[in-house]
Amino acid sequence: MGENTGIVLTEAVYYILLSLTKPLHGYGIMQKIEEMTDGRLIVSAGTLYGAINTLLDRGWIVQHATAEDSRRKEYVITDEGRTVVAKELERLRELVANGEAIL
Amino acid sequence: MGENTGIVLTEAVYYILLSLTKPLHGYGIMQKIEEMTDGRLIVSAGTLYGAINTLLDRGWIVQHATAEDSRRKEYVITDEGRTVVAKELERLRELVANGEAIL
DNA sequence: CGTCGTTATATCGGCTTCCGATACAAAAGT
DNA sequence: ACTTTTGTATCGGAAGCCGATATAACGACG
Repeated sequence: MGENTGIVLTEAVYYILLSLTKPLHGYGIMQKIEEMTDGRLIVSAGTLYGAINTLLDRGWIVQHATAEDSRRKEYVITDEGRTVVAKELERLRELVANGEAIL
Repeated sequence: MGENTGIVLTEAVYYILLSLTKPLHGYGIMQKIEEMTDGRLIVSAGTLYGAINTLLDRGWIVQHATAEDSRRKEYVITDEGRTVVAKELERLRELVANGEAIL
């Protein structure tokens, strides 16, 4: 009977998905996250490339047609990915609301 | 140079700490969390008792002087625990703000 | 032209955490 | 008497994070 319906995103995955509303390559994602969080979160390479693979497997991001530039591989979020982030945002709002109600 | 200063709480730990602003025993924590989240989060026994032990080790909760009632063991949050939850709430607010800015 | 820092992707191993399953047992309800 | 609820606890598998490590192309500077 353990329901626990929704998916819970980790901080890294959440920010990676947010970064990919515009096409971006791996290294660019790292920089964007650092910028978005004013340097508070620096996603390590191990986390990033591992997460990219699982996100591709789940269809939450896809490889973006890169300008045959070689080295860089660009990715973008999918519609499914957008739905997942939106739901995660809802969950986060609930966490904040519950925290504010008590503290 | 990977800083990543702050502590990140898992959903389970966050809610356990919120539950313990008033003394409560393990089973009561499970029920309170279920109630707080309208049944969306049901913390399993494995998660709960594992988390209680690590929280005790870290000094974020302490065992509360139970009325020698036997079976039940009550716990409460410590000042350190309160500080941790407060910081987590800040982090969650940042996640929400960043999500809202993009979606 | 050589060297150094940055950009860039990728894998591995260790650690922590979550959670379902399982076990045990007292209390309460029917 | 029996069943459900209350209550605590452990185990093992799976997932995720991250530091370390490896590899290599690119640009800048002397």
